[in-house]
Amino acid sequence: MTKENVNIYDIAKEAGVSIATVSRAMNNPEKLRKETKEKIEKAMKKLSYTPNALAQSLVSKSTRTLGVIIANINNPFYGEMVRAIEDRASDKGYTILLGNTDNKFEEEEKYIDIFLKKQVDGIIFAGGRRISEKYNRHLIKVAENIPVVLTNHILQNKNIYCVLSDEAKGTELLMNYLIEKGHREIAYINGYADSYASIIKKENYLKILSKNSIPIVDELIIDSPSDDMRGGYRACEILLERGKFTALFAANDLMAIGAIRCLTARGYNVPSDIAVAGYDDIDLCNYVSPSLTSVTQNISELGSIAVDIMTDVLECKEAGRLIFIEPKLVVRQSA
Amino acid sequence: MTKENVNIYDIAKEAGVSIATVSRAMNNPEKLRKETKEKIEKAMKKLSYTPNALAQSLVSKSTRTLGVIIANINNPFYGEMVRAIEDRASDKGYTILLGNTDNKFEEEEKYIDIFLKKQVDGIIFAGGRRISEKYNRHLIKVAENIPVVLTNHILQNKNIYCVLSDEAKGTELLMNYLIEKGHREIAYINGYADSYASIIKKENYLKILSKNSIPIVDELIIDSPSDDMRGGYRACEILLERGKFTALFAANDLMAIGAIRCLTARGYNVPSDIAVAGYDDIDLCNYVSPSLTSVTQNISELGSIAVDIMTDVLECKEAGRLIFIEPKLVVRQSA
DNA sequence: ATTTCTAATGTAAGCCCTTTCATAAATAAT
DNA sequence: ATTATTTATGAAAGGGCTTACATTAGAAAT
Repeated sequence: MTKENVNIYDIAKEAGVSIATVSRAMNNPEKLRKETKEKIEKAMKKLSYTPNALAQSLVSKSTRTLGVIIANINNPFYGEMVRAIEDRASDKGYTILLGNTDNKFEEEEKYIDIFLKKQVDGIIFAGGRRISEKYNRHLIKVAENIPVVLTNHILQNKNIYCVLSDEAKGTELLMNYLIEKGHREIAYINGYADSYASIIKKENYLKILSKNSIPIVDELIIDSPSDDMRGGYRACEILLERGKFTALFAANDLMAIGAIRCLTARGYNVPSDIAVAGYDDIDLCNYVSPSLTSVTQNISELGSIAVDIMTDVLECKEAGRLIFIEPKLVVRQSA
Repeated sequence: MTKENVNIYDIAKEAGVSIATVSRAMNNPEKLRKETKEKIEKAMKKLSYTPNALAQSLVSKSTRTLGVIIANINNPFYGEMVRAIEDRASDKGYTILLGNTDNKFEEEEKYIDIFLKKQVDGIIFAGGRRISEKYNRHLIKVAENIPVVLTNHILQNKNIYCVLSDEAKGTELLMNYLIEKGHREIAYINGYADSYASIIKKENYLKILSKNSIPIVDELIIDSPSDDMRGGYRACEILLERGKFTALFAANDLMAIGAIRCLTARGYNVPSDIAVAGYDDIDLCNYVSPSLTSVTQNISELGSIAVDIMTDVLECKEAGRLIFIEPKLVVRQSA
């Protein structure tokens, strides 16, 4: 753009060697005589040479770039996840290409095409996805070309690998805790009804109630209009109109925080009037007031493992196709 | 990796034309006869061809990729910023390569090298930076090669463009508001002491106090150990030990939220005992309790404008070198 | 039908590297 | 010193694309 770029020929000329030798100086320095290597290094420094990764990748067939597709980076859950992914990837010499989809089909499709064009080595789909043929087709399409890693989602297929927290167990942990605390009217705010995470949680919410012979009250179960604070706030409003409850379980922390806000705005005390618990254990749980009881997904671990799997696959090492992470209950003030 | 890639030669063969014609079908379709175009499109579909962006970029000298360097994506301020950047970039056909530096010099250097190698078309340094020769050298180095856009930071130099909120004015707005409300003992939690944003804010905090003939109490001014909630919490603890105050101004929302948490934990009521205000107006301000009075930076606007400037420069259009955004006071419950 | 001009297509060079294979230089062995 | 062996370097092809220039086909003009 601004400066005419110096390339490998310029270095070769300056150092008085062939371009092959310059290339070796970068990739197999041990194959060169010390003095030639030094000549080349001096030339590189003098002309401030930066190798062109496009050309390198074109021949090496590897870009050391990973695509990351998420719903929305501006959501603490995904923020933590992407941060973890980026950190680990960077440690291993990979760079991250980012795409926000807002869970929109067309956006996802667009990013997949772009990433494939740009020859990423693999794509990580980070965070809950819809369960549908349509969405799965995306994953399978990508997996025909490059490895795919999913976090918080299951799809068994060639070239697709999954890491996820055991949400059935996590839900069980949390529900048992609430019930032990004496709650029998436990409302539930569900996330997107067709996401894997939501389905599992709802299933286990119902299961634990039954196990404890607690009647299931349909009015206390609601699908949130959106899986964020706003959605949680609104869902809670509706629940309050519908019936009475002493505890509230939201499928993610953001919705739980929204619900708390709704409750305090209406004069309820959390937890003495109504206990509230979330899920995911995002950082924010520690900083809202009251601090939020939640179940940890170990978001960072999930992210790092996703990268580890990806790089293992890329380096043709063994990699688990389906890895579960143990969830843990984190009791704070809200419940 | 998994599938042997089909290239432009395969398409040319399948369609019975030359590769130049295939290339034209993608880039200048209007130059082809309708039927040839159709033949080629059919071939592309049949073989499910994806052009190789590496090769394209190698010749076109443009990757349609922007590097974004930030401190930490897992921080709502940067999260919102990056989201805005990504959105606008995506609308304009650019993809984002992401790098978290945690404000570390070496990390920043590393990402700059990687981005330059990968031939990004430009780099956006999003969010406050340290003011120092050392850090500025980074920016200038990059700007020698490709355009640089800074948000919330000023550096006048060739090929460097800045967008920022007028923080002097924002601080004035806020301080005047607090003083009007009758506060005369206003504590101040500063961010990183050597960042542009911090310097301006502190300067204006002092200025407004003087203007209103309010004595400056050194004990009520503190540099936060870190510019997040934890830092704000800790800074507030120290302030409470040091002296009395009826209002607290933190240089960013996260620190303000940490401070509120510290105050409520110690039994103070916010705002009746101590009023608290932050800066930046991140989404979260609406969802903490009490909701946080702040000054909006219009983070999203900042991000979009950063991209607009970048693309204008890349397309050789006129672009402002220094753009200020008007801040606005957003009064909520905390002050 | 022949020539002229335009539009469509092809040929080949070039973008910047890596890597195989061949060659030259240095070292070891005789 | 001479040959065999190892090591360091160079020449050239190839990776997948774009584009300037050359060529051919088709339309318009005579």
